[in-house]
Amino acid sequence: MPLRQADVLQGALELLDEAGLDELTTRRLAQRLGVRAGALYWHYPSKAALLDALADRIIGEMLTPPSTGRPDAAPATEPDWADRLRELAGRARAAMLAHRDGARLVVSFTAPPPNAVAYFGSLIDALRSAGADAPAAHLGADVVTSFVNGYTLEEQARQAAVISPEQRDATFLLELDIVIAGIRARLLRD
Amino acid sequence: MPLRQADVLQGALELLDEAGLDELTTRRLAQRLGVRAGALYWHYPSKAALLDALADRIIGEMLTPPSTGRPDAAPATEPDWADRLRELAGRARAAMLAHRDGARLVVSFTAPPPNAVAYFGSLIDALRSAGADAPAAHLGADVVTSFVNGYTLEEQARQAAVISPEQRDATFLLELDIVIAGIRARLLRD
DNA sequence: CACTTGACTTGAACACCGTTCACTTGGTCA
DNA sequence: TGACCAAGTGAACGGTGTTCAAGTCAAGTG
Repeated sequence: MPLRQADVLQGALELLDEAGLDELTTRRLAQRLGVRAGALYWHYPSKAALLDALADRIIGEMLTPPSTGRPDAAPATEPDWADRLRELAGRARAAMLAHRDGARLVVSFTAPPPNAVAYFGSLIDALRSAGADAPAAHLGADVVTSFVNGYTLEEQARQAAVISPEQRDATFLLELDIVIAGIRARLLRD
Repeated sequence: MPLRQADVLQGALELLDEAGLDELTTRRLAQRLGVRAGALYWHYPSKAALLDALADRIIGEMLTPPSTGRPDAAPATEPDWADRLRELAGRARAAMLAHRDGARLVVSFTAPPPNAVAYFGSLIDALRSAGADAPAAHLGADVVTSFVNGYTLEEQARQAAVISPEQRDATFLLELDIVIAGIRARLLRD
């Protein structure tokens, strides 16, 4: 049974998690897949293209909320826009932190891949539902994205920090609330 | 006259500006300096150390305001904290944009180098001068840093955008004001 | 003056990298 | 059976960061 593109991507993700971005080489990936390095080029035109696909796959994890098991009925109350932003930002950070060098990889894609566009669209929707017009929603989504990317990149790079995960989560939420407060003040109250 | 560490750093900066981070190889840098690649290792223990120094040098450009020519007397009015934040954030973005792949390089250092610490301290000072206590000032400085890094990284990566530099500056200032409004609301008005 | 010292550089090698490509393999279908 | 074609091989190519014994050369010392 020959290799498929999805297998290559899956192997790359596992190798990333185990060894990190710097050790993710074509030869090592090929070895893990039981194949020679040249064979990878049948499935992807270049390593850069593979890394783009890998980044998009991680970004995909920001899109679907973690399944709660039961199909869950309609929520009692529609979550307000700030909670939706918190949810989306939290998922973005979680997806990046869930994979070694995830942030570095995600911020390094060359052209915005489909899932990135979809994620950005969710941010826009949340802000439009709060009454923001199109330019304002775009601005707000951009601020949130920039903050989350910058924050998580730094957080993941300095994992040597001795503070607990709970405290790091709390700090993130605190700083995110600053950004959200700014959006409320400058984009939604005019 | 032999090479000095400062010459290596200077040559690396010039090569970075001309060719970009990916073309900044030890052999190319050595050639520009009239030397063989091995000689670089007398001045820096590794390429990573050289890149760290290069990043710190770019961060250093965020510290000193652009000289206005005359020694300039004391300003008529002390700029308020928000203006100091705008100034510092603007200088950070400008320093990164002033060099090819500047943002990518700056966010990639391994341990925070001296100038990064100094820059962060300036942000803290600005917020403390506005009445924030130490934890709040740290939070605020972190939000600004994360936002500026994330924003500039993205901006520099997609230079294919067809919008004018003036409009990009305006967008940055607009989004920065959102962050500052959030700091005012959540850190200084409690 | 000859001689040593030490900063600095060379030249060659090492292991590894991403990528290419002529060639082989093995299964599918007519 | 034979043709086709997706998939993979093996070997090479040029390039990378890095190491290190050996060399160079100016400054300092006796």
